[in-house]
Amino acid sequence: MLRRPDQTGHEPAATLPHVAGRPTLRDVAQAAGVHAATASRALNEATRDLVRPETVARVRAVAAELGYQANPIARSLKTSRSETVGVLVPDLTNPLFPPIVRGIEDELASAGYTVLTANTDNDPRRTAIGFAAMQARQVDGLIVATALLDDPVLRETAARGVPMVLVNRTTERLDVSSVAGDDATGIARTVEHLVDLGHTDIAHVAGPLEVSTGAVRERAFRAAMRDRGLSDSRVVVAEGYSEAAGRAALLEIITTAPPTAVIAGNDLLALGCYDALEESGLRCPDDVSVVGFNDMPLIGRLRPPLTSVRVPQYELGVEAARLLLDRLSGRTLTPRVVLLPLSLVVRGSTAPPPARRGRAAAGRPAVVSPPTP
Amino acid sequence: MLRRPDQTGHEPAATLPHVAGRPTLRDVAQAAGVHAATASRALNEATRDLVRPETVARVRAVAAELGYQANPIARSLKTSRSETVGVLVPDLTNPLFPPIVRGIEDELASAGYTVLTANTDNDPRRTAIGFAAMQARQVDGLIVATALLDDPVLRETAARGVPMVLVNRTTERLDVSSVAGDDATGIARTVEHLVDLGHTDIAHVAGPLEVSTGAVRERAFRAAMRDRGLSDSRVVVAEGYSEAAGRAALLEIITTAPPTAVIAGNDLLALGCYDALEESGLRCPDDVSVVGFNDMPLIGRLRPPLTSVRVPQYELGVEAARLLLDRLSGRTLTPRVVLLPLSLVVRGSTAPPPARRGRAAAGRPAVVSPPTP
DNA sequence: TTGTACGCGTTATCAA
DNA sequence: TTGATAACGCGTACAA
Repeated sequence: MLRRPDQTGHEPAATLPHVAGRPTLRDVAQAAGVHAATASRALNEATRDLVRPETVARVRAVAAELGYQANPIARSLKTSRSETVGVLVPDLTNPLFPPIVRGIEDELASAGYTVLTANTDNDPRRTAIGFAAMQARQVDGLIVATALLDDPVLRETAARGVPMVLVNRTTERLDVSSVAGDDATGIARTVEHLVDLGHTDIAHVAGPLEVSTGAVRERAFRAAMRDRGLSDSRVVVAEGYSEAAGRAALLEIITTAPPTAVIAGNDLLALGCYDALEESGLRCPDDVSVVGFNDMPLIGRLRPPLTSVRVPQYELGVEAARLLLDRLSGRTLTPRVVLLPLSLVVRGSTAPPPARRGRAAAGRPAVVSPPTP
Repeated sequence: MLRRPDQTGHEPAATLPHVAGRPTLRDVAQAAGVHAATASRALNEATRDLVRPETVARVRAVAAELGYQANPIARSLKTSRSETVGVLVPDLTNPLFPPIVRGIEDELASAGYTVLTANTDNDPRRTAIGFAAMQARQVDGLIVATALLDDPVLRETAARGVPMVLVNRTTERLDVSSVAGDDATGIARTVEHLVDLGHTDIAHVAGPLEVSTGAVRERAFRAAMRDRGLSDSRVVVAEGYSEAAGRAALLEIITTAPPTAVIAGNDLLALGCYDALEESGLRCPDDVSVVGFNDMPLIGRLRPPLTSVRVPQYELGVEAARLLLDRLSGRTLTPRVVLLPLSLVVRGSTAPPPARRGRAAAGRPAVVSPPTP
């Protein structure tokens, strides 16, 4: 706990509070010639109108002079609220999450809440530990980016009545608020883009189907392909959202025959696809087009620059925080599901398929402006 | 605060604790037929040997059955320790910091501490707010990644006796522990690498000189150049650690005449250099070699892959956390300065200078294995 | 409008 | 070895 060994600046008030530590409510009250209870009321926004204006002014002046800051711990003990929110992410080191967390922190900070984070590494044991740690810390609510489609820990926590918002990933059969990207539309637009370029033989390297992003995107891919009368059978599910998994998955697809385009479940998988293509002596986009998902930082500087579905990560975080704040303030009680619009950012990794390139695009990657949202 | 509306699982103990909420120490004590003080002693590692072994066992059994978890808020109020550490970073969204934060969190978590983070955006006002927020939250200590060389806020906080460790950036004239990379050696090795390739006209796009990383690397650059009898005059200081600033700085250098190699203060500045070169019709590494600093994720997949100085970010965080833990436990009282070794990762952005390339490397980027640490 | 009294859940001090 | 009691700093019925 931070201590102040001595008062700095300002001539100390007539009565020196305590001996050395930071001033307490009683110190303020005493210096203002008023009872602690009155000082408390004067300092608290919600109760300040119970106090005569001049008293309020005096108390506040004294508090400012003494540099008084309410002890949040004592307050929490009294109010049973910690003004603290827990955030669970798989891995802060994954570029997808920092912007989300930042959005959450910025939004919650403006409401006076502080954020505790825990990394779960997609490990059930670590996840359980993380939830328990948050509970032990008495967080007022939870923002969860680690949800599985079928998630017992989540269900149990929700059943306990813990205010909770899911972000990025959602879950099934659970009446809880969530904020995610409109993945289905994002995938549909991607398929559309590739078809417009002339592709018909399109494969999908899907993310793990235990998480909503993997499952939703896979389903959307199949639907979009069928809608256009194309085969939706070239799908391989990757072991996880990693470059290695993406590489392995695409290699498996290539074994049969290389498609002319691949839609990856996310950008890391797409990077793995780059590796697989290089190993197979195939070039992107000349032989095979590749599309990612999330539009991670730097992804536009790769070789070739990756076409990807842009997810507004920061806004995802902000919106999740808002939903939680609404819930914590008691304004909203019924869960809401928010889908944020995505946009396709077309870069150099997508081009017409080889068969067409002779007449259509003459070897130059097609540059298409992103569809308006 | 998390509540349990009802007891799940387990047949409840004979006496139902409270009405519904989570069990308190008194509940455990009562159920174990013992006084609350005794229960407290039995449950606390440090004091359990003051209690008869059988009593300890009984209390612990009851606690486990009831699912008792000590209320950290009440404990903090009593002990004046929050088991919480504040981490101040410029911007979590900058790829440099997530690994550091993760390292800190992992190390502190294993000691039972929780981390609060705040982003300062290198803005003095936000920084002051961040420090104040941490103080208000009663953190037991601080890990600071936002230090300026001359940092009043830092000095004031240190003077107040707050346990504190600096990470990545250090400060001047302040007796405080810090963990950083051995930047001077890193830069020296970079210069050596370029000179080995045949470069003599080497420029430096320095980071802001108000922060230690900028100043140290700039000084190291000048020293290394002079040591080799080369001119150390081609230095431009960038406005900040951003791509835009790097671009502007290199453009300024190019105005005179393009150097054959540029050492950037960090990877983002190096990316800006890529932009400046492209705009100027110069190719990397054919016309100008570029070296970055930090070895950010994905940087090896750029075009061309960026040669960079690898900084062990995660370890930086771990080490900083260790230093703070040592301080908090009272083991170490005298500040320590830790420098972690760096390594140069040579990739495709560095090659012999144009004049030499005719005879030496025939246009192919030179690939040099990294020096052994 | 302000003061009194109490309790939030825990640990520390003292006494038994 | 254990129990009684107080106190950490604050908020809030209730009384005045």
